[in-house]
Parts: sequence; C-alpha cells; structure tokens
Amino acid sequence: MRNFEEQLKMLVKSTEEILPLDEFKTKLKRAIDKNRSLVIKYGVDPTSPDLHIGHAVPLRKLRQFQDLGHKVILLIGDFTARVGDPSQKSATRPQLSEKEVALNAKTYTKQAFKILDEKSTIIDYNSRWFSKMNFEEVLELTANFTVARLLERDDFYKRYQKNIPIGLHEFLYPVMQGYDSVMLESDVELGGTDQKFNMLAGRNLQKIYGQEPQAVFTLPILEGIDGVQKMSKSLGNHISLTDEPKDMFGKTMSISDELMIKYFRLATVLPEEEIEAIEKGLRDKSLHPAEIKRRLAREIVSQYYDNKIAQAAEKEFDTVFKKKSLPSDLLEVKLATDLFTNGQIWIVRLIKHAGFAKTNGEAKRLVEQGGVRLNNKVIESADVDVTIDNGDILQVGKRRFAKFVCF
RNA sequence: GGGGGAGUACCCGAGUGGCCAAAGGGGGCAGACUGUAAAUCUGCUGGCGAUGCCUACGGAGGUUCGAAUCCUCCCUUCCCCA
Repeated sequence: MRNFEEQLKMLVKSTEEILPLDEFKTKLKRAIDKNRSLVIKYGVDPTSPDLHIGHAVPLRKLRQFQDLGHKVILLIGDFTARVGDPSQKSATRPQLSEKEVALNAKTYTKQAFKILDEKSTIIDYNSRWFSKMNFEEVLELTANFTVARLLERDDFYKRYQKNIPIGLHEFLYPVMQGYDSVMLESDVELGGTDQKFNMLAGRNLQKIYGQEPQAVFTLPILEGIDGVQKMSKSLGNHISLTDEPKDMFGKTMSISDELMIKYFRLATVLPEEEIEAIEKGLRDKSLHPAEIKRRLAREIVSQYYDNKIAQAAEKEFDTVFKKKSLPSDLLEVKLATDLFTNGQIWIVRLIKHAGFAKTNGEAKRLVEQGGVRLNNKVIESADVDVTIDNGDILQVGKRRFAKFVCF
C-alpha cells in the first residue's frame, strides 16, 4: 500500500469537492496506520441500462480506490430506483417494475466491470433492507428530516418555485440514499455533483445513528456531446461504453472545440501535465484543434477497445468524412421483389424501407433538401420511381448508408 | 372545505372567435462552407402517393356558419385562506 501523501494526491485529483477534506484526511491516515481499508460506497440507479463515458468518471475514481487497496461497494439502488431520483429532473420520473430493475442492474454491472476490478468489487442491493422495513421504522427514519431542510435542495426548490409537482415519495429519496450509508457504514461516498445533497443526507443520518459520518466526494459532471446538458441517454447526447468504435470516434469528433479539454480531463487517462500542454498549445495556436480532437477521439476509443481499433476507427472516419467515400461495413437492407411494381420502387418508399425516415413526409423532405443519393447521384425529386440492382447504395445525409440486397 | 391561477407540438413558450397545422427559442434533420459529425450561415421540422383530406392546443360535451380561443362538467396541478 502506498503512503498517505501519495494516496491523497491521487485521490484528490479531478474531484470537484471533498466534504470535509480534513475528515477525509484523518480517515485515510488512520486506515493506513492501522493497515485497514476504507469502505467506499457508490450508489447506482439501475434505471438506464446503458452506461456512457460520463458514468466512467466516478467509476474510474472507484478504480483508483480499489487499486490502492480500499473496499468498493457498488450499491445497486434496486429499491430506490422504483422511486426515481429527482436529481436534476424537472419532473417526476416513472417508476420501474421489479423485473426491469433486475435486468438493468445486470447490464449495468457488466459494463461497469470494463472499468472496475470485478474480483474486488462488492455488489449489494438496497432492497435488502428497504423491502423489510415496516411503516413504523419509516416514520422513525423520516422524523430525522424536516420539510424545510429537504426543500433547500436545489432541484426541489426550483420545482417548487416553478409550480411543478413534487411527489411525497420523491422527498424520501435523499432519506433513503442516506440510510444506505448507515447500513453500509461507509467511510466515503462518491457521486456526481448532482448527488451532493443526497450524500450529505448520509452524513446526517450516520451521525444520528452513532456512526462516524462518511466523507463525500463530488465528481464533475461531463456534458453531453451537445455541450449544453449533462450527458444522458435520454437526451441522446451520450457516448455509450458499448458504442461501436467508429461511432465513439465520430461522436467525439462532433463535440465543440471548447469542450475538448474537459473531455480530456474527464474522459481520458492522460496525465494532467500533458492536458495542460495541450491547453496551452490550443491557446497559442501551435496545435491544430482538428488534430487535437482526433487525438481525443483516439484516446477514448482505445480506452474501451484498444489502440489498433482506435486507429482503424480514425481511418474509417477519414474515409467517410474527408474523402467522402463509402464506409467499410455497410448496413445491408434486403429488398423483396414484392416491394417493386414493374421493377421499380418509389424513392420515398425506398428511404422508409431502409429505415432512414419514419414517414413519407420526412423522406420527401430529405430528398427535397438534396440529402439523398443513390449510387452517389443526388436524387432531384421525391416524385421518381427507381430501379434497384443488387449492391446499389443509398446514402442519406452525410453518414447514413445502405447497401441493397435483392431477392 | 372556500377562493384564485395554470395545462398549447419533442422541450420551453406566444396566441384569448375566422388571416392557426398554431409566433419565437431550444433540440433534431438537411444543405453550403471547412479543420471534424467544431464554429458560422441557409432551409426544413403533424400524417396521408396530397392544389385536397385527416389528426392536433388536458378530457368529454355544448354555443356558433366557424373554437386553441366562449359556455358546462370532469381530470391534473400550483397558490392563498381554513
């Protein structure tokens, strides 16, 4: 195990806040002195089964703790998921069924182990205690909080101000998350900055239950590729851990120049000194932004796949977007003969069949805007019928291609 | 229990009898440009093989030649009083 100074330096890096830092130092020092490990709690809400590189930020921090010999508990909020975390939400979330939650939890852990060390990760479920709790115990627990206290929380406050409903059960979310800490007797809890309130609730409750309160690590939230909102699947601005290399690369290339440095810090493992050098290079224009973004995209892809695959993804990107030629793996679309009349098919119908438009109107618009090519020739009018041979290629926009297979 | 507001497209939000498939913004999509799926600029953004028809302003009825808009009841929600 590394010494105190080394550990501290590593752990503090790229966190937003450590609350309170002094307490954490004391805990860490004591653990090292007594040759014990700290219990690190990380709660996950198994609502969306798809992890993205934003989730990777806390996961990597957990991995650091693991590598330093601390004990990481991945707490699946299977019970709380059925409430729905109101954090950053402007409206009540739909509640999930038991079955959905179980399935999500499974895919979640599978992806999380791309980053975490599976052998030394403890997985627990908060239904273990909540499903057995009776109403009397609930009352006892909730009596530790006041409405005013809960309303201090920004999300609740905003909703309240804007006359948006707050469900009574949502009020219970921070209480429950706090109680998780009591049950796990965690020394440290980490989460995104949006989790600050919930994690602090854990400190309160631990004190009340006679435990030493946990230290709280808040980690920065990664913006989505739109650069505005936090990365989330439901907003469609995410880079998923399971994305194909070429999509991972391409999506990274679509972030704005301003966002690059933040992505370097939060989504790659490059050392801080190197990132600072890049930052400087961009500022004095000795480095070209397009080159840097490619570097970023390569770094991200090789992290979840490997170097070679990252290079291939980059090459593919050039093929499609620089040379404007065809991607190597085309989506194959089967065309049955009964789709044709007199050997021809209406272009709008063809686009719909390839899955590039949901409605005729949408397909027509694409054609009218000059976004549709058949064998690299722009289709001028939505009113035409076309003949299709085996291997003909339909392109919609810059990056959607289909190769037809007739039978 | 009493009183007063609010509910509009994917989201925010304007519209208070016809000119409304509904301003504006965001998002999304497409085009141009380029250094990339950056930035910027431009266009499109309910459905239907379509100079028309259908569906749509919380829901159900009603008034009217005509309703997002007026009336009645209901639902949801917020505020004030109790």
